[in-house]
Amino acid sequence: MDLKKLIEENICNYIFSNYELKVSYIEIQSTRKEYKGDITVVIFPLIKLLKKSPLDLGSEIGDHLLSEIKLIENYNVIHGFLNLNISNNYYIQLLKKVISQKKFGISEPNEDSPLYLVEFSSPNTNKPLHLGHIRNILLGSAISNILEANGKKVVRTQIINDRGIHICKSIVAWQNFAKNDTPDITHTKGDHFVGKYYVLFEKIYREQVSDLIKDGYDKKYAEKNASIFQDAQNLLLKWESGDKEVIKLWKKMNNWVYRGFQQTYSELNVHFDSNYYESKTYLTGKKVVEKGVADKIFSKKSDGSVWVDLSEDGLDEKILLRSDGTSVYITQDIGTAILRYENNPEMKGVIYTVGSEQDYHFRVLFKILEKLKYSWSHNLHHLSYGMVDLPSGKMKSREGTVVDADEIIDEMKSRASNISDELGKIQDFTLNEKDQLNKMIGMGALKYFILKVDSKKRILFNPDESIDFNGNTGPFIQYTHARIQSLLKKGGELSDNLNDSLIINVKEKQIIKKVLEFPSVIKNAGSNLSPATIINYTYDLVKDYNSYYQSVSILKISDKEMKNFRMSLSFMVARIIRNSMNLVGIDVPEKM
RNA sequence: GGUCGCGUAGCUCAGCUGGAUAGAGCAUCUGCCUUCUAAGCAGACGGUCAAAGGUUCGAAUCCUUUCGCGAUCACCA
Repeated sequence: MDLKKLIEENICNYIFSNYELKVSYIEIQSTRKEYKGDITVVIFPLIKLLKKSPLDLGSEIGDHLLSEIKLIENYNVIHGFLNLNISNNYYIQLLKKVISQKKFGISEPNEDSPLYLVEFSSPNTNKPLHLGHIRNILLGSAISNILEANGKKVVRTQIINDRGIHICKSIVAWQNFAKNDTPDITHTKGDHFVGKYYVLFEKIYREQVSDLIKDGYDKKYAEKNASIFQDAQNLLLKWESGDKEVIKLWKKMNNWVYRGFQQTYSELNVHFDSNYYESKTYLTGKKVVEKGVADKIFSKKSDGSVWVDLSEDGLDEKILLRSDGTSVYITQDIGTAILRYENNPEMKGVIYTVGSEQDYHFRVLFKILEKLKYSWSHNLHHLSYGMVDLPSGKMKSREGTVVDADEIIDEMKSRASNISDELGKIQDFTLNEKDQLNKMIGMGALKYFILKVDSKKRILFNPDESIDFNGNTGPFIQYTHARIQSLLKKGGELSDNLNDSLIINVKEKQIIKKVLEFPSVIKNAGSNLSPATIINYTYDLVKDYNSYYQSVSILKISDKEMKNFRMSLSFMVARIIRNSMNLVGIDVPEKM
């Protein structure tokens, strides 16, 4: 069925029977817009083998294909490129077929599908989410959807860093200065409430340190002995020893934070299937490491610390257990990975959505798990993404130079609302409908802005220059979808009986060809873990379609069959917009 | 210093496993709302793809070196 394969086989056979030469691969691609033709055979590689001129060989193969494959109508040769013209009705037939498949290009997981875990978000519980988290969450969530569209079962998971000195800092500040306040009383979102006390802690801590330095102590001493810092450390010790009061307090504050996070997640329209809490997993890696020592995978030094030597793999030596026997960060990650495997025995792999500053950490982690010989250890991916930078540099939560997630979400929504009001197209909407739509558009702009950039690259976000709603943006895609919906509404029923002998124009053919690429785009995005691929493809399609839409009348045309064809084509474009945008987490409206 | 990543138009970014004259958006300028939604369309302007060398029919893409930016290299997480 695949025309390109058919052509390739044909050429290979031809060369074999005429020149007794075995060629296994012929470069075949879609013809560029500027040239006449649909499919291009690159014959440069052959001219050397066969010692012929590009033009001669091109015509020779062209003539042969013309006689062998009926769908080819004519050809031309430019330089070493053989451009084949494929008949219109071939494309119309394919369109007809594709329209009948509701889930064109998208496969759904079934019982036997392999299971993957996707970890993303993974917040700390002492402060609210910021723009960097948004990038993480959008990426992880989009990848989950894309994997599902590639026929994989996915468990969306996060590890919540709910324990440690940073949480104790928030608690201490709250205890000392605002014990009677709660998020409810102050009408503050829980994560912001707790975050406020983290910032307060840092402020007072800095003051105390500089006071001590003024009194003549050196910096190191001051940092360790500031009284508020000692309070936090004492609290951590109490927490570790299981002090009931402290645990109760800790739970209370964390629950405030979780409620806040949940609100943000639901604004972003993402969800998780399972949560792991560091307070429960931070001790888990130890046993495995000790077993690894027994199996001589790891080694114990004389002071009792345990190390793994990865120098053969181009990495360094890495500590796994401290000399006092406690675990370090990577030990916990080993433990968590194994715990997840125990909870999901059919697990085939894990995708970790974590910033690129941890590239090295994950190379080490994966190598260690490989050494421990887990079946899934060869399917571990670090979905590594670049930071979101501000023009002033890095975002630093301690210094308050962050773009708050909730703030930017609100801002996007209200800007969408302002623009909607200005344009005045949705005056017949109810208040509730307007809200929904503005949320859709604002979030669409934000998600598109972040996901269209290749995940490896850093994103520069300038808070002064707001995210655009014109041009290559989410709203542009949404707008096209809405317009097609209105067109379909006005045009009446589509007939599913497409006439494939219609004479269609170049743009129409172009759009059909692009539509047909959709399944391979989804596949590609799945294997490269790249939502950006899908966005860029959709943008191209929409661009082509818009240009077509303005140049051709679709409803006001007397030829019924042509009208039906044009509407069907529009229908298909809208469906692809919807499907691909949904994969990256962007909703599309029926009207805007 | 070692390792990894990035460098494409004034700005923000595409460019698939090497293919034809390197593409979009923003910004600037010119047209198009009595015609299916102007969050749009058509066009102009804008490039030594960081630099140099190499591989070959052919390089933004692959290799080497150099430069610039960033990350990382803790008994931190």
